[in-house]
Amino acid sequence: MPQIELPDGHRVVLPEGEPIGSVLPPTTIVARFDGELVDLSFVPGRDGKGEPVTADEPDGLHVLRHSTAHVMAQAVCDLVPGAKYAIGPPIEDGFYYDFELPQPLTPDDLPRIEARMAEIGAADQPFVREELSRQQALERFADQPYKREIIEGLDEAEGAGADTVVVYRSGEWSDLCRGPHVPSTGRLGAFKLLKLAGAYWRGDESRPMLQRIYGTAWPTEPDLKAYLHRVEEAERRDHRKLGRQLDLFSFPEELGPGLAVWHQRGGIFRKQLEDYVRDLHLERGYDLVVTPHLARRVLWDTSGHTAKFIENMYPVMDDGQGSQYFVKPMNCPFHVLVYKSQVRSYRDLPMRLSELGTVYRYERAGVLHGLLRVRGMTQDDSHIICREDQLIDEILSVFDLTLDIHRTFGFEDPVVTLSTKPGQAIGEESMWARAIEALTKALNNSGLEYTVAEGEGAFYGPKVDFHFRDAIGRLWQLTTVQVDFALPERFDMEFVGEDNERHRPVMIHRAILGSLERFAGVLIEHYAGAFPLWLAPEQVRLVPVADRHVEHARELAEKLRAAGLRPFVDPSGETVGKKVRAAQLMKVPYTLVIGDREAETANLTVRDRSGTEAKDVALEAFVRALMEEAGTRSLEQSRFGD
RNA sequence: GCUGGCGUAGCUCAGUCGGUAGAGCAGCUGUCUUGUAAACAGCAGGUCGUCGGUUCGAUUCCGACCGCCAGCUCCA
Repeated sequence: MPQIELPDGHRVVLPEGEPIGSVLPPTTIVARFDGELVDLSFVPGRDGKGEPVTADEPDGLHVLRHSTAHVMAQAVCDLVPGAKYAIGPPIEDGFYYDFELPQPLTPDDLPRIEARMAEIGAADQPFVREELSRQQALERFADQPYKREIIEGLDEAEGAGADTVVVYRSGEWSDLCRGPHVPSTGRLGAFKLLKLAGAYWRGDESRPMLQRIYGTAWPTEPDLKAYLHRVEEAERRDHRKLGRQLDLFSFPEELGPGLAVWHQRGGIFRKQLEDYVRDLHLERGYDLVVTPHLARRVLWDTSGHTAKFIENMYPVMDDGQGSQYFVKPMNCPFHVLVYKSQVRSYRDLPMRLSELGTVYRYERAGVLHGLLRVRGMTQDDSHIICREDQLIDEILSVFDLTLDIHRTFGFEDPVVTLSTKPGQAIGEESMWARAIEALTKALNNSGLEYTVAEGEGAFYGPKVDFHFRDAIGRLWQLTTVQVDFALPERFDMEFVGEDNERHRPVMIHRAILGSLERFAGVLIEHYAGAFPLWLAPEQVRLVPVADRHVEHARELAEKLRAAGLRPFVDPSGETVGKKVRAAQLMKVPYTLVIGDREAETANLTVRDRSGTEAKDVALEAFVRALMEEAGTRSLEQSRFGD
């Protein structure tokens, strides 16, 4: 009879044939046996450590969601005769399941499916684990082509001993699954079906499009409520909505998809961002260059863009005189030409050419998303041209600059990935190997943790990407650092070395904010539109109490402007309450209410964004505090009064 | 690009089972002259995304296109 050691150190004897669940607490939904997740119905054949797992820990939640996905698929199959089910894994915050259905579902069908799921839950059907031979499994899923495809693929994937296929059955319905599952359909938590979407079978766009149902599942009803609340919070921060509310930018249909116009307020915000990064680059030893938006075809043929990137480029333009032009999707070839405008010495290196370069990429229609994915964008793009022995130091200094810049906005702890050679690539294998080696060494020297993304590199070289977490925990890919031996070769870039011989330099492509559009979109969501003072388009709103105070407000605004701030007077005849509300809705950092009292004392009454009011603030003190706050790019508002 | 959904005033939305449309906010005007998140009244504002088709008649039904949204695939 096996002995089970429980987490508290107790050893219990499990009678022969008894499941592990019989010695675990009733709230347990799955178990760990010697570290491995197993069903509660698992019968240990030997001594070992047994641990209860509840839905409150990550593994348990994972299983809960997986089981919920199964029950959803069971419900769909009950309701839709002829449904073919594909796969249904747990994902962050929930689960999905993919189906091929005779008739597509509509959002109205989701409540019906939820109701059926509830019935299955009430029936409390046990999840029964069955081990079938491959042949038995193929028969069981005779009318399920996707399951059969998976079973047929199992042998190759799992190697020897894969003649056994694990199937879980609940009621009459069964699914191919490695498990484990909760003990029965009555042990699901709180769930909700969220949306319908299309998804390619096995993520391959050459294969059939299936219908996917997304759902979310949590241990308890309050957990579900909290999650739905978090989703609402994210919607409240949507930069597309805030962009309109705050009058920052728009996407006029006449311009074409993915092409933004920045309004007056957005223009100031952009200028603040641009000045900050440009000045910082100059401080850090970068040079500025400026290049046009178009170039002849030959440039793109040389760089390899027409061969490897044409899908992402706007169609060619013909000037009618026999020349063809492309609008630029990248800045690199132009910077190469700046380099090549003279014979370069080893003394010139590293050369760091920097530009806020506006590029146009013909992104596929379905991927566009507000400012986060556009077709016209400005990159904070630099190309560092250096000797190979300078490469690692240069990469490290880029990492350093990256962390420095992002800290300014309150982004810390990046998630870093190293992306290797993709399918569509130029350059020899040895170049790729050296480039990857340099990036790897730099990463190791930097102490940054990273993961490897196979085949995700740019067509001309491998890259390191930095993803940063925003205020509500979402990750955004911003920075990219790419090492390129290929373009120097293609453009025959050279420098004269100490030995008076000609040598080939290496090039680093890097964008730290990424694109100003995406970065702006991320910042809007990160700050929920309430920008720190230095970025706020309008910094101070002056609200005259009555018409007779407008002139005094204007004089004060003039003083603030002269001091370098961005004030705005609201001269409308509305009530004070309404004008204050208007300022608050525009998320203006400071509102000054100007009435008789202020006219007499020459002091200010200051309201900050939190609604805190301070009376009798001296103008000089107010200006000093705001200049300090903006000058240090503080993320906190100044306090006045108490 | 693919799958599904959507497109009515500057914004947020109602509505028309086919007879050319309404509200709130914003805007403008007037009254009020206001003390920290919405004063009151009036006015103005829409070829109901575009183009075809069906119909005596289309914003409504059908089709194509354009755009947007969610997801897939792809990416700064």
